[in-house]
Amino acid sequence: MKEELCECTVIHKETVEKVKSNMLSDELIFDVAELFKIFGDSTRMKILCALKMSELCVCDIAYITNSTQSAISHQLRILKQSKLIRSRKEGKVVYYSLADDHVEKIFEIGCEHIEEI
Amino acid sequence: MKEELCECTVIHKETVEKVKSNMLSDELIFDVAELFKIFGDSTRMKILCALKMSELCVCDIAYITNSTQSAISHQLRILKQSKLIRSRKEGKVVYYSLADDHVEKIFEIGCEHIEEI
DNA sequence: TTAATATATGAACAATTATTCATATGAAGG
DNA sequence: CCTTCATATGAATAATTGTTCATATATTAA
Repeated sequence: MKEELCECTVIHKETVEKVKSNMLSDELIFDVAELFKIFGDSTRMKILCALKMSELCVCDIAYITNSTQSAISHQLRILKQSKLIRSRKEGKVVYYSLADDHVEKIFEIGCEHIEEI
Repeated sequence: MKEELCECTVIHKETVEKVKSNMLSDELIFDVAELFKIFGDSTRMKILCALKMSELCVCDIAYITNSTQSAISHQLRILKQSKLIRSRKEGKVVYYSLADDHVEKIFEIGCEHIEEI
């Protein structure tokens, strides 16, 4: 990220070296941050909240979330690319649903945290 | 969010009304999205990852995360405002640590999800 | 084939945000 | 008091991103 380090003295050498050597890889941290980024948008959270209850088509989701078909379609694409939802086509209609229980779990742990504050 | 609704026919009236009436409040969804937004940045995730192991001062964190003092200081402020970390001052040095177990839990569930994909 | 409907998508725009740079604050020691 | 060091912060910049608008694709029905 930076080639030049902070000019501060590293104050706690032992602790710092121990922590540094036990840090998760940049790749993993990046991927996890990207995952949470997906959850970090109200529109997408509304979509997930709705899909938690039922499989729904694009048009249903747009209505439920008070959003436009286009905006929802864009967000559904992002959610699908992130493998948080999956889709099923039936004629003209595309039905979306949550990809797995993990998604629900992350959603709920977020709610819990907010409610406990 | 929008005053004008999607022009699509709502295809599944019953399901849609049921889901709509059981949606979490916009406020809660907004707050949860804001929470995940905080986790949705690599620098902040690195900070949390480091603090998960030990209480650390700004300078330590900057070194561990290969970032600058200023960048870290800005991000620490955001994390603190979100009540994900807390601080303790000792002379010139400010020590930061995770605010509670929930933070750790959210962090870990994110990692689990990534590792399982 | 043509019209209608559900969904997808590209480009443009506006808004948000992370980092950098310069500088301010605040505490400790001389 | 003055200097040094750790941290904080304001402004500017660059990059990312969500929505909108217009339009394309694809499927069904007439």
